Amino acid sequence: MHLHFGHLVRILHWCTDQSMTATLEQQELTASQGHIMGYLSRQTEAPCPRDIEAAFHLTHPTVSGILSRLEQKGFIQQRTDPNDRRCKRIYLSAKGLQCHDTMYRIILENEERMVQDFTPEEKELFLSFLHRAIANMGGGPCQHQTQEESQQ
Amino acid sequence: MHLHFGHLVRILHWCTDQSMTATLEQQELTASQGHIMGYLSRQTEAPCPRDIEAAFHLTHPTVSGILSRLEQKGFIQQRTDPNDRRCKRIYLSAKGLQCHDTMYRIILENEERMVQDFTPEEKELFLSFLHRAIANMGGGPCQHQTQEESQQ
DNA sequence: CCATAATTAGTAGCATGCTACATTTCAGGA
DNA sequence: TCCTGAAATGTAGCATGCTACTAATTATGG
Repeated sequence: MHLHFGHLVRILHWCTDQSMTATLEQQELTASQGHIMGYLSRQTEAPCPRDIEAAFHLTHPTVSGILSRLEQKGFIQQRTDPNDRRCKRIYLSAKGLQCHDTMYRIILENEERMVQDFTPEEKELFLSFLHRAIANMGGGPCQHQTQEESQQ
Repeated sequence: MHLHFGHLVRILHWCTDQSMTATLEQQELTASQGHIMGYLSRQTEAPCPRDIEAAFHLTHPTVSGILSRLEQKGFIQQRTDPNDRRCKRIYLSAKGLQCHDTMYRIILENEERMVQDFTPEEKELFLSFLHRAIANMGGGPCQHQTQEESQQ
């Protein structure tokens, strides 16, 4: 018998993504865009791209691309922070604010769907396995996974 | 506390990919290319792209792109099957055959690294969790995951 | 035997993700 | 003050993955 954890993780990643994409089709959003919209909805102050990089462990060109597509579709606006002209602040447009209610529910439903038949103990165990596996593989893209994790 | 299985799965997928990429850097191969080279090395008869799609649950444009890049780099040759001119048979070149020994070891080492500190029981449990989660999310890209799974 | 359907692969176009390099802006020390 | 370095973002180029749509070939039913 072969080991095929990597293969299964890839498949699982693929179907969570597809599930999100299908759910968000009516909102004209992709899975990545939806997750970022969900994040933006939860923030009290307008974040800058750097905050999103940290929260999702993505590089800045990736975030930049997603944000510009979100802006093109009229979900957000990006304005330079007058206090620090290096940063851009991301504001939700009226259209973006409409997602506020539905997005959290959609993301949560998808999360729960994956472990819908797990007992609370199994969920805990699964979480710990995932954390251990990530640690074994080197701990993820960025080093600063301290406080951002809890906001996820 | 939030659920964040999807997030963790994405991170885990990312680091397995990065780990493979780093290991394969000397071979001039990416993670996807390496996995497909490993698959090709294990076959006794020259497969066609369709076989790779089934084995890895990828769509044919994706496989097509990876194969053409492998051909460009001289790892494989693609030749039309004279018996069925719709199919292309994929043959390993001399350069591709050199991977035969190392590729299997590299893939296996990466697989084992992820669960290096897991007990056999934990490995079994982790596998079953992954399978159940995939089933909950709809069972992966393709429907025909019967015999191809075991070849993985 | 021929028309239609199924199979296999090609191509276009897009989104996501990366690395590498460039640019702008701010912060701190000589 | 000015210069250097750090920080935030921009841009180019690539690989991977998808969904369409298209083309070629084979299989099948009438």
